[in-house]
Amino acid sequence: MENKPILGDEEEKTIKPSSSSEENHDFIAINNKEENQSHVKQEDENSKVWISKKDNSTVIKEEKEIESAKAKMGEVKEENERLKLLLCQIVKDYQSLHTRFLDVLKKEEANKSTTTPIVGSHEENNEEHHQLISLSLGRSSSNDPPKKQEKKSSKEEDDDDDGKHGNDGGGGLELGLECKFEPDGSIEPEKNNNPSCESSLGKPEEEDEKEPTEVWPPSKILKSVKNGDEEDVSEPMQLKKTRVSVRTRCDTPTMNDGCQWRKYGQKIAKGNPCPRAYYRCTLSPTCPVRKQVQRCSDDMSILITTYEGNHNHPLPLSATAMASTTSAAASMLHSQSSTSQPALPTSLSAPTASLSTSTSHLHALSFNFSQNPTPSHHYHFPNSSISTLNSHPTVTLDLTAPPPPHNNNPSYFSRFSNLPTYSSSSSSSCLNWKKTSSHLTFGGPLNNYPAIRQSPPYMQITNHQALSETLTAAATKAITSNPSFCSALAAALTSFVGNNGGGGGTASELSFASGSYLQGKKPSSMVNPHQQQKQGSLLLFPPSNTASDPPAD
DNA sequence: CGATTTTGACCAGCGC
DNA sequence: GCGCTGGTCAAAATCG
Repeated sequence: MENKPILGDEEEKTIKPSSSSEENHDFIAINNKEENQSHVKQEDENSKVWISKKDNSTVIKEEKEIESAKAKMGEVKEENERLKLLLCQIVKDYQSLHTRFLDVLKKEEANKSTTTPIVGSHEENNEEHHQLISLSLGRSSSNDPPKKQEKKSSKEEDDDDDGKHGNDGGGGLELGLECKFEPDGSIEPEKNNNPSCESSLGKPEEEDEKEPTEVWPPSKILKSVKNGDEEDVSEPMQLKKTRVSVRTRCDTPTMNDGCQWRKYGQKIAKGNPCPRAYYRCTLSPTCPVRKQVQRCSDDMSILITTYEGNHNHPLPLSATAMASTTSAAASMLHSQSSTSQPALPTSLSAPTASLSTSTSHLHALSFNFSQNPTPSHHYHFPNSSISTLNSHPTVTLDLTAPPPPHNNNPSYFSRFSNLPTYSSSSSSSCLNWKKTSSHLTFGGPLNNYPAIRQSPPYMQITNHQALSETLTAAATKAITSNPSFCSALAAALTSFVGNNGGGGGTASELSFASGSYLQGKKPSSMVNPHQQQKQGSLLLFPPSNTASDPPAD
């Protein structure tokens, strides 16, 4: 803007020919301009020679800027294309899921006609029947308005889950995912294994699949209705909101996740001297998302941030990563279908530990990542725990797990010798997905995921805290950058979780988040720069020229 | 002066 | 029914 007055008329004349007739040959254009300038010099040497010299430098500068802008545009275009492809993939995935879902429903109806539809009767049934039960619960949710029925249903549901876990755990869970790793690192879901995709796209004729990750208690449902919020009003049966908890080492009061939060309460929770702070998203007045922040009583340096709900508004780019993570995780817990796919190129095998029905403790968790054509990778996480005590389905992303202390499982992290080394702490190289309330912990070094390895920025962070949050973002990326990875996680999680169906839906969001992640952006409306720096979180997102971007519309 | 935080009160769920 | 606990509200205080 301010260049023009400086450049003057002479400048504009020299730029025009290059940009119009030599669009794709900038350097040639520059040379031509130089020639033109020399002609001008010959005509009026005395008066214009200094201008020409100045022109040359500024014009070259301009050309370089244009060139870089073009390069950026090209990158954006590529990204756009990539996202389009992902979207297509998601749509495909959804369609196959939908087809399968309908098949399952048909089977369910057939079963209902022959057997008693008692939920508890699933015990002697096979894996497929588990699915049927859960789907049944999910479907019936929209038709059970009375509160008490809801409550009872949810209890039955929990019992179901327990029962299922008991069964599954006793026999050792194993599941497969129909994901196929493409040569470029992307995963192509062969079939319907992406519940989040299913839910994200929504199913027009089925109300209860619209916003499955939102599980509001009746009071909140009423409130949502009152507010005109189109949040999940149609799932009254799911009383407890799915929570996604992130444990990270952080010295600052809160973890900066890119969103704008307003504190609305603080409580001393039982069993923890540290107060629990309650935040709500203020990016939209109707946004249902809540966040709880609390220090771990055992280790004050650990900050536990728990998210509930999905944003119902566009997010700043820097916030999409975490939002997508939480959304994806939530959708995992709500996705019940498509977990019994056999014999897949990519599979998660889990957990080998025994599960008891009441307490459901996982003493160890194993995952197999098999990726054709490479041999399968096995990961073992000895500290995993499963608990059904908490009625809130919760996924915990644990970034505080200690380094493998001479542990008995050499496979633990041993697969990542080819990965960047964290100088500050190897502990952060572990990601544990933990579904604490009812089910499972998923652990895995995020770097196993090819896409992560391709994204260097956050690998360079050495500050411990930043690293921890970097890993949060990395985990986010692992999930968001590839919907199939999300599918894999989803399938793994939902194989344990007897949660009723629906899925939470943000596969498309995930796709976009992956792009935004790489772009990196800090919301201007959020925390002030100082505070942001103090908090250090997600600063790993390289600040780009989008600093002045609006907080997403 | 508007936005945010603090903090006591209130409400609902749950167990006894 | 009662008490405990988690979660939310809303007025007052504080901040920028």
